[in-house]
Amino acid sequence: MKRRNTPTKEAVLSVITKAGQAMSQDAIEGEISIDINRATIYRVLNRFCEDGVLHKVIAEDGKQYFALCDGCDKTHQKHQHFHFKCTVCETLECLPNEVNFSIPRGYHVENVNCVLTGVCKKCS
Amino acid sequence: MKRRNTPTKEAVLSVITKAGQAMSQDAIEGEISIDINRATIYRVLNRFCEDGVLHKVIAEDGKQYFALCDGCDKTHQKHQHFHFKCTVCETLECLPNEVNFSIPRGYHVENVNCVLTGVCKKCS
DNA sequence: ATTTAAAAGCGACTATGTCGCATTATTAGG
DNA sequence: CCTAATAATGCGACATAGTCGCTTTTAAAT
Ligand SMILES: [Mn+2]
Ligand SMILES: [Mn+2]
Ligand SMILES: [Zn+2]
Ligand SMILES: [Zn+2]
Repeated sequence: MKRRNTPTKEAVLSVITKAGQAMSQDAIEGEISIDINRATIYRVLNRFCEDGVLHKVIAEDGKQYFALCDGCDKTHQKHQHFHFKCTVCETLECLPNEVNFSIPRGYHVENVNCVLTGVCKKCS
Repeated sequence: MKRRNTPTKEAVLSVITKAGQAMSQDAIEGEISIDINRATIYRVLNRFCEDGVLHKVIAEDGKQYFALCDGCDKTHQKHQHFHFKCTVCETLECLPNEVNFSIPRGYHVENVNCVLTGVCKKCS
């Protein structure tokens, strides 16, 4: 299960890094220079998520968006921050704001997916 | 644009009410007694959302779940509460806990979609 | 160089959700 | 009660998202 370095991995990561925001598979495919198969892109993205390089956010359009992690590794992941999806420029960004919640006794939270939708700073 | 009363509307609403939790289109179709077309179910659900009868939640599986509203009408909707999706029993429920957030200046929030995923009280 | 297994390409497949159009049925008005 | 207007439904088609199995390619260890 040891990971290998491939041009595909580098290209995908570079596109997301340059964008500075979360991206969907189709957006990545659109921005990328080389031609990469759709299924492969998904596999690369999911592997990055497993490795704590990216994290996945489900937006209100039901699509998966992938964003760079900040301070995650394979075992410890903390993605309990809000995300913002702009309806104008269609971008999804990680907000610094943490998600604070208290839930009823007996519930076990394993994952948090919080997305605010509206108009972003730039588009206002 | 005046709404009409139909058996379909009643059946859909009754199923969701009886379930006491948010339901997806396929779950509704599975529980419903009469045979209703898939597209029709979606249209009924979306109309209920417009009318403030139901609200829509996007879960981590990317699917739409529809839950009864509590204190909404066509103009004022407040769905800023957390939702919980159990990975065991697959149900999605509204939590009473409100979502509190502060976002950077210039951002305009129009919608909130917060879903916690894990194991629910019953399944623990 | 050889080996081996991870990664990529390809095609097929399964949802999920939406839309246009023809048909049906609700309901208001006479 | 009948009729007309139009909301709602059924049906088929479509678009998109994501996954999977299988073969081929390729990175990297020996
Ligand atoms: Mn994030
Ligand atoms: Mn709710
Ligand atoms: Zn924007
Ligand atoms: Zn459960």
